[in-house]
Amino acid sequence: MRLSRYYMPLMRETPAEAQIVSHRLMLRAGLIRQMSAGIYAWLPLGKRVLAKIEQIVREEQNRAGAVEVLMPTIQSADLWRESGRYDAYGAEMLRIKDRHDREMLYGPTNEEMITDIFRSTVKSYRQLPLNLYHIQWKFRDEVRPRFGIMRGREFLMKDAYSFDLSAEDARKSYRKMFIAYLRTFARMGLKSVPMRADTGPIGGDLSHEFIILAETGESQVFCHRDLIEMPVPGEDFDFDGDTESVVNQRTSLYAATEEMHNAEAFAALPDDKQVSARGIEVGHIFYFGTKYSKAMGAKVAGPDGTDVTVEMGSYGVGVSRLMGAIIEANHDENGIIWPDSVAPFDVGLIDLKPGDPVTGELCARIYRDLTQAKLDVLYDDTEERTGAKFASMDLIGVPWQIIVGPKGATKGVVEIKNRRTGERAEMTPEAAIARFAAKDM
RNA sequence: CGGGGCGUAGCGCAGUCUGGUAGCGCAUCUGCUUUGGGAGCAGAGGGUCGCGUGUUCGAAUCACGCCGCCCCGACCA
Repeated sequence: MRLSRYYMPLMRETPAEAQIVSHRLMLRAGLIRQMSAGIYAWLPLGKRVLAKIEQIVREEQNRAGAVEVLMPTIQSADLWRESGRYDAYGAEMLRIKDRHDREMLYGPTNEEMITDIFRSTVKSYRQLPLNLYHIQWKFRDEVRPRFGIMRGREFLMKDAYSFDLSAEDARKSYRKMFIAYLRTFARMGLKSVPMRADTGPIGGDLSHEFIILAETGESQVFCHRDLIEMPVPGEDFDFDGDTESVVNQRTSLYAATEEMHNAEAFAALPDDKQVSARGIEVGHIFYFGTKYSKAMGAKVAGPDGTDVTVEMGSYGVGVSRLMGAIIEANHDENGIIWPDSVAPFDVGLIDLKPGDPVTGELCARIYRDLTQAKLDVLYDDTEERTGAKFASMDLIGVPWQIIVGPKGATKGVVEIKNRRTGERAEMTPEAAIARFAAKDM
């Protein structure tokens, strides 16, 4: 992408409304624009990152055996009356009426809807286990939206719903999602820690929050140090095999949010293993049994021919919130530092002297070759001053920069810079192209 | 929902107390110079001062009402 033809409105000054670093950087780097309290438009750079995060979530859901669907944002109030949550949910639910005066709502979650789909289409235990998920916009009319996208009213969420014949099978489904989440967040360069959580209004007896440690986290968390560096299962992990040992390895160590914190148990850990930190919740999984299936009559025929009310769980990932969490965990005073896997572009190519045939031709060649190698390159061919170009590229956080200046170009070298470490190296254009084209970054 | 604050050019702000031609910096546009870390000079464009009603010869400024946004707390993916 040539920057001169792209749309990337940056801000040099920090908007007054933004308090936390991810919010400030998202506005300054032109990722989002606020349209209303807690409601944002996604600009091209933000849209690219959102799509990358979404795709990682999707791939890991699929890997764990979940099947993607897409449910509507607008739901009928009738469904929610069946579960009893229409009255229970409160003012966070955005209620609307259509032209026929029918009561509708903008979905804050989809347990009722997926249960309705399930009960009308799945009739036999032979079709279980089943885990359906979708990635869709939700709306919760928070009293006080804040922290930018981290706690907006409209947000993109992946929510999965598992259906099983027995409580034992449901726990197996729960463990698959537990492991899928470990992999999902790790692929985004985040260290997540599963913590025993309160089940809240969704109900149930088994629940974990997945927390990212960050200084600006919204809540206080406590955990065993070993959890932070614990390696996650690889791509070849067998989700139909032994999931218990992976989960047990983690759940056996102390980890709790403030609400669930047990100071005594925490104090019993060796001093050097006690981690008390701030955290951001990016995922939450629940096993809640028959809460909805019972209320809504979601039953299948069991092996003996009699109806069995299915056991359910639900599993959420805050897709849009993750972008804020990633920035909270990956930035410096100059701007964002994207992990490779979610970066809006792989490489930023800077022509320091646009209009100069030597740098121009060199940039054109590098751009063409890297693009052919399937890399996303942001090619700064604008007339900005060099200082402004460096500052912009640093701000938007592209992991690697290739800097083509007139002096180097005549000597036949370009400079590559690592955004995270600041390390620079001079090399021939061929070497630079080979290095990135091999994706050996 | 309780408490506090703010709405003036794209962004950051001054002006409001004490009513009298709407300002500053950055950004934008033009020209010249400059060119490896957010340049200099000269010039230009851009504002229903959140909205409404009232007071007044005259309202960004005073009064009343409304709307929007932010912060602290309670609440939450």
